[in-house]
Amino acid sequence: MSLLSNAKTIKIKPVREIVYEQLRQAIVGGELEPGTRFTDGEIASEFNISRTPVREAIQKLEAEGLIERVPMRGNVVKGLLPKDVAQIFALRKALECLAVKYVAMNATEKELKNVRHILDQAKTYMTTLQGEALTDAYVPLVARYNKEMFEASHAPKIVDLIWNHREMLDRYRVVRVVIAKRMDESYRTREQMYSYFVSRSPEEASALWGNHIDKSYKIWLEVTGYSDQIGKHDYM
Amino acid sequence: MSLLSNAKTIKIKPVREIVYEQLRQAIVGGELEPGTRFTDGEIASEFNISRTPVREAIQKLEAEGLIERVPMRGNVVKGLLPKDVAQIFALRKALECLAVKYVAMNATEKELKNVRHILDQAKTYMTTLQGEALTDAYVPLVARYNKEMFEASHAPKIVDLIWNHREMLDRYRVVRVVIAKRMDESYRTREQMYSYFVSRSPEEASALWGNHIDKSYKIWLEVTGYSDQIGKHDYM
DNA sequence: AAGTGGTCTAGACCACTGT
DNA sequence: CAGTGGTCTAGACCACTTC
Repeated sequence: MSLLSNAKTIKIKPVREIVYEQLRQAIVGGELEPGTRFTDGEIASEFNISRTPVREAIQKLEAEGLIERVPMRGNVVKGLLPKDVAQIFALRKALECLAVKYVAMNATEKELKNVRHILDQAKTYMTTLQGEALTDAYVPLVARYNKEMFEASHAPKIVDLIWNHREMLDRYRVVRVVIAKRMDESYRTREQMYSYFVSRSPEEASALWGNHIDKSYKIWLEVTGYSDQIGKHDYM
Repeated sequence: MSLLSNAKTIKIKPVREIVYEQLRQAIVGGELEPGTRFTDGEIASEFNISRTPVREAIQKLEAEGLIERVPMRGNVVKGLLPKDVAQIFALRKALECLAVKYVAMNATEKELKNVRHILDQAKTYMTTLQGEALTDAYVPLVARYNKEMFEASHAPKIVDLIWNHREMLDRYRVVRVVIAKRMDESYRTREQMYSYFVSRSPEEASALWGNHIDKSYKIWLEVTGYSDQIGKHDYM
């Protein structure tokens, strides 16, 4: 009840959306570990709601591949094998390289200015802050940069796919580690990307971004120590 | 009622699935033209079922981007602008080029044999049939080839995305036209692809397939006459 | 045979529309 | 302030599992 009335004061947010977001957060945040089983009924009584909106939320999660509906056994949180992560990285590379080509060709002057502004702010941080404080300030800025950049592609379907697959990797919370390790390079890469956008050079932008993702993947391999569990043909 | 009992004799196919498939077919088949509006209730009484399964079907269609739920106006069949089609072609190129790299590296001997077998059959048709009869025999064979090929990538998530986006283009029923126009080239391309698979040459396979999709796109442009409505930056 | 999980129905309720 | 559309509830029912 408290949850329901809460939702209504915050304003018309369908219950299924709340359930969906909560469950999703629990899964990608690592609270619900892979293999965990639950039924529609359990969730329903946990939230004190009926099963219909829960079903709808769960169907959405299933469509996204976060859970699996096993006949007569309930819903199972799907895990990502190292091999899956490698393939998702490869997919991200394909999608994001395409998207940045669109950015180089389609971004408006206004959008480019936005990106420029974020870079300027990053530069300020780089010269005035250090250590943890710098990381804390820089990480969200990178998130903003990425968001603005991809949206400037004017290819919404592709951008949706990109966010979807980026979020799948959130489970491994490796983003922060990767950025912290290479903050300087991260900044220089994005400056260079910006200059390719300004000069309307799609191929160069794509190549640079592909390189960037290759490096992120390598760092992920190092950090997680999965190198030996992954075939050399899982990332392309 | 007749529909329900029918479904039950055919064996446990959830009603929402039936509704989903029927609606989807109606949309991609062109029966329901873009802009058509309908409500959950209408569909429910048309099928003589309650609204819950209809809602579930419609949510799935919405997630796929085939319809749009407009507040207080019902569900609207979304149309694809020429620009959207161009971007879907570009997306297909990115996804499929990645997938064929995986095929070249991951396909098992057995899978390669399957593909070989399909090619042999195609060759037979090419030498024994002509005109419409040849097209009728060849088109489904190409579909089988593609299916077997992509599945041999052992990258199920990527393959799902590919089918999803290929189906979006079914609305324009251009596949048959494209194939008929270039049956010979289509066959030779697939033979060449096969040889790259056998020699485990991912980059070559990817490049050839990319070229293949470029050509399909060009033919689509010609056939539909949309060339002038599409910016040169919508396909990359 | 009892129990659990999955699906569908019927209907209530509320928010927003248009007069 | 009636009407329509969208969402949720409660509960029935059936299929499959397990004992």
